[in-house]
Amino acid sequence: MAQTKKIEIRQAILDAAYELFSKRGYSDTNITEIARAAKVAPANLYVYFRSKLEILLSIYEPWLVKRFDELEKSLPRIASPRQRLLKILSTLWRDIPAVENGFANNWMRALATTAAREGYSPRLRLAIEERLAGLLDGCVPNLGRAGARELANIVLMAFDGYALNFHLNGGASCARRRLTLFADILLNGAPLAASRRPTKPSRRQASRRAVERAVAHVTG
Amino acid sequence: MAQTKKIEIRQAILDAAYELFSKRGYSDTNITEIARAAKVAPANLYVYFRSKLEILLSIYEPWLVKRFDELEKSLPRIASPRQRLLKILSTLWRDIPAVENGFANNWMRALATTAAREGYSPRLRLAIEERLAGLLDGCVPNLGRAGARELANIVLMAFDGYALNFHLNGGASCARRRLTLFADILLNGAPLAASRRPTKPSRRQASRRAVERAVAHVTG
DNA sequence: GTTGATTACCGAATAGTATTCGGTAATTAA
DNA sequence: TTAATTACCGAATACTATTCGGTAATCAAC
Repeated sequence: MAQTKKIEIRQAILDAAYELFSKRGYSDTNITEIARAAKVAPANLYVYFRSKLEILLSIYEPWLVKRFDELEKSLPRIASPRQRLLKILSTLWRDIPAVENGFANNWMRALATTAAREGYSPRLRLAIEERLAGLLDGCVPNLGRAGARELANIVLMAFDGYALNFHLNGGASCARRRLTLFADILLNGAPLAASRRPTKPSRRQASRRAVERAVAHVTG
Repeated sequence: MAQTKKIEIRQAILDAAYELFSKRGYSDTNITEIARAAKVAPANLYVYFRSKLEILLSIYEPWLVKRFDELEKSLPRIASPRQRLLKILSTLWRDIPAVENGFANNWMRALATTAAREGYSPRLRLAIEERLAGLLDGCVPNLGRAGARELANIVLMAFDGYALNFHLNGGASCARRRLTLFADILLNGAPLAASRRPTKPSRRQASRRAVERAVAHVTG
């Protein structure tokens, strides 16, 4: 009974926006530029999306979910729980904040500036947190679902921090030794002796830990 | 040889800005409002400060440093390392993000929007990180200075996350049990059994841990 | 005091933004 | 073919941080 919205146009807008956001960043890209790149009039963007923020969200959400899918899929191939944990941490704190010229940063930007005034729901964040909790549960022993959820929240907050600060550090991401240190702390607690603990615990240490754990499990 | 800037005016600007930023937030406060509240012309703000961001920084920096001073001063009065660690974490992840109607959030906002284009230096962040490393070094055993520094970085990133998300969660701050869980993990590693570990470890557990540690120290 | 230079101070302009308005025309169902 | 709907667009709107040009307060030197 009337003209209908065209998916090609919607997609053209998203593609243009994605390219520009990646290259110049969210706040240095204006609606006119997106419209020009998508070959439509600026006003027409508002037929397809309610706001600039909604355009970003429409890009960011599937983008982030895809990153998580890839992470999730890669984990079963890693036998060692420690290596799995490292994979999770390095993906969240190192890879994702840095990839695509710090694309995740755009989301932090948008969140910070416009999210408060409505239109934003924590749905995406909560879903991601839930998934992350599942992944952590598979690496860090005896957390329990509730504990995994708490830890996931903390890890995600740090992720926001790394994404937010990506450009401020001149594109620096989380250092490798920081990741290994943290992973080992998560698994084993504070180091026994700073100067002695290698990045990867020796077999003797590891087995002693395992014995402790087993004994504790029985006696505890 | 000429008229000089007046500290009263500078202070009036800062006071006005502080009040407005706290009440309405950084991006919902405009220069005209600040000027009106400070009883000067908008253009005159630019005699005293280079930009709106610089006004915020001039408020935020001493504000944050003061919070850290208070935290630092309170720690020696706490005997238990675990309680000290909890104090640090709850201050950073719970109190500071929530205080003054989420004032720290303004800084995240400003960072996200304008910091990239120069004028920003990581000086403040690095200084804070250094201090935090010192505090953590006093709670978490055997970290070493370098390790403490890495951990401090992570904790600060999560702080940014909590501050950034403060308003999005409807003013929620980091839950108490999340703090205790994380503190215990930092000190002892992954829980022995999720359902059994109390928030505060029993004396028997604690002493067993202590023995383990002592033995490890000798044999390790 | 008086003078002369400096610069705080201000009203009005500027440049830039996301978003909306009003009209036109393409599309679709009948 | 018609009639209703609505995608689409050019031009306006409302809002912003920041700057411009002029005025006058202030201070040092004499």
